[in-house]
Amino acid sequence: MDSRKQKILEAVVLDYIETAEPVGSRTISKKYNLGVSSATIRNEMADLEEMGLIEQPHTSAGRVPSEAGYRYYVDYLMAQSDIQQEAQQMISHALQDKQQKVGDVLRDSMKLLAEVTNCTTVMVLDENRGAALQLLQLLLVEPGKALMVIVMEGDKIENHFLEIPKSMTKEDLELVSAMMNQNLRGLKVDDWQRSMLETIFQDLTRQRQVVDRALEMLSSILDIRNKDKKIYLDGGLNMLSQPEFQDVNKVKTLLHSLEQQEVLSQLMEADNETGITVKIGAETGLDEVKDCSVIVANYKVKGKTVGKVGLIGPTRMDYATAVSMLNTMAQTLEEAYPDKE
Amino acid sequence: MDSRKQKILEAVVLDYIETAEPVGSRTISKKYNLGVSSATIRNEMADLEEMGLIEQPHTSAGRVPSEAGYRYYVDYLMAQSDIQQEAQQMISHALQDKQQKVGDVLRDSMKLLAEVTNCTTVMVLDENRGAALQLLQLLLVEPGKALMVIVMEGDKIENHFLEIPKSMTKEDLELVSAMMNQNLRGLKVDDWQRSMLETIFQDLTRQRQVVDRALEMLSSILDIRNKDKKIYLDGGLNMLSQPEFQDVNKVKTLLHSLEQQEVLSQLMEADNETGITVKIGAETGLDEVKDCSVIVANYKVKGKTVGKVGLIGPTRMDYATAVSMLNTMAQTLEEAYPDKE
DNA sequence: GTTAGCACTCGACATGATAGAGTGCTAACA
DNA sequence: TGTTAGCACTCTATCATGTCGAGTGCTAAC
Repeated sequence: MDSRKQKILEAVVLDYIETAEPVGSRTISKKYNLGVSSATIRNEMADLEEMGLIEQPHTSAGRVPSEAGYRYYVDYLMAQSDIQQEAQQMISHALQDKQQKVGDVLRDSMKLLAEVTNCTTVMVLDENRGAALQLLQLLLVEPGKALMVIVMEGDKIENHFLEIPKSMTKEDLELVSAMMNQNLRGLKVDDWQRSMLETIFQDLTRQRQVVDRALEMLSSILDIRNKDKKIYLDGGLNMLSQPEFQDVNKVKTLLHSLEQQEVLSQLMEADNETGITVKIGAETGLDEVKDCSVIVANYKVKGKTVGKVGLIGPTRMDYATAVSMLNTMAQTLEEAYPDKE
Repeated sequence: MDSRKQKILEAVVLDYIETAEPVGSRTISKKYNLGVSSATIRNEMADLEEMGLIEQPHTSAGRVPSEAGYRYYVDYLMAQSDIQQEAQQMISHALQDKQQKVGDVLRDSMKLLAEVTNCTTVMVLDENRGAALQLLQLLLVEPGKALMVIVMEGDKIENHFLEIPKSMTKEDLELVSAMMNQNLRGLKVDDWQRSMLETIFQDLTRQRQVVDRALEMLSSILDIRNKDKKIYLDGGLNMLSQPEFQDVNKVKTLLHSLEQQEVLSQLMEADNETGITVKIGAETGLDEVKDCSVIVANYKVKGKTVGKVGLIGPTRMDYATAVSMLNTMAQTLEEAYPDKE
């Protein structure tokens, strides 16, 4: 793969990203001054096609990058543009207003990202299974009914109602709460184990029933945690502006897919080690979104991945800008919120 | 307006709802046996057109109901079909599984409704401003940080973090909580008044600061409540199957509008007295959804409206079925959950 | 190795012809 | 007087046809 072929491939990709029209040899020779005539470019393009990097929608149309072509572009040609700076500025400006809630900032960032890239943004917050318990408290709401309040590190709150024996008093609950707090505070959810929990509380005979209920509740929280990642989506409609989504049926299928958590989860699967993962078309492994690409950035805190930010767009998306933006966004967030989820 | 004209108008509406194609005189005379020839029907249709109840997309096309036509149909002709029974069965069957959370049932019902009618369903839960406070508790999370847990009648829970002086102990918070509970429990949010609150707590000097924060928080809750209705949406993509929404731009505008709370709020505005409100096309007062109609049902508990369930579809929607379904749904919900929100 | 030139292919678009659905009007009928 | 059959007319949808232009591949010359 000589340097001229690379330049031509890059030209095809860039022009197609810009115009969404198949790009011909003449266009390239005129617009991107490679110093050779269109005929030469034609020859090279024939080679590129043979290599599977570009393809023709039909004879006598221009060329369009194949998925392999995008792949090559992303891996070897794409310049981490100076958009980076601009993005940096924009994002940190947007995040300036720090007095808002953490959740709101994340949402706003996603919205911003979606607007700028004209793609759909996804955020997956892995439940902090590694987070420690900060506070566990049982409150008497009315006779026979208690509320269990759980506060996790990172200010995550969960509430669950509990049925309890009517005879239980506020003081009983207080006792159980104190006991649980004493034993569980600072422990990570991952480290909870039913058997362990049970031994801890075996001498609380009078409050036996409450303890049982509470433990049941806690176990089910453990179960839910594993499945129930929090997924936020923004800009779901953005892609409708793209010329490749002018067909309503296509749109319907796509949007429908994006409403399904499993689909999003799979899309957002990414190697936790690398910073940014780009999946092009079929690489997503999902037929429903075969005309789309996904860019996923891990969002780390203290070196540990706690969530992911993703960008979903047409295969013909502006990878350079998207990657830049996403990178910047993840970094900025990490710097701004080193100790929050 | 003689009975034959009515029958013809009804035929036009029904046929157009079914086929989405302009309906001609011949079709009517063949399909709906009114005992007269197509020529007669033509004459009648000319009259109906003059009256503004039907219109022609262009010369030599069939007729299509105008908005006024739909209105007339809904007001005078529409039969509350026997779908009612079927719906009843279906809905109560779906709601059988009562052990789920209240919120889930509502969601499921909406999903069902959306599927069956192929429309978008909306649910607005007016915040229970009339609900009474059940429990208010301050919990010490860590030094300098407290969590305020509020439980309202109807099992609504709210959590808010509060910054407090580091010197505050668990016992201080317990004292404030007890005080607040004692004074506020059973009171309706509407009845809280800052001035009143302040006099109650004026002798808690040591905890002054916490009380202040808490009161601030409570006030802001009051403010939020007024604006922040909870709105749920389901089947947002359903309308894409309708032939009138084959144009992507139209779809984009529409879906975008439906993402905006204000739009939904306005759409769902309805006379609280009457059970069901039907707004056809321009009657919604919103240009963004001018090709849509909205049917809103009030959802009452103990005779008081606590929420609304709505159905958004194309003007050419099946009003009879929709109204039946919605009616049944609201009734079933009321019966099933007389004392929950 | 590069380029100019040329024949060829194919889609986009405009044009025109045709069929069919539906109307309005008129005259005849009960 | 209301109803109906018949007919001319209108308009759209559809298909075949022709033309244009963009783009290609190939060949021969540089």
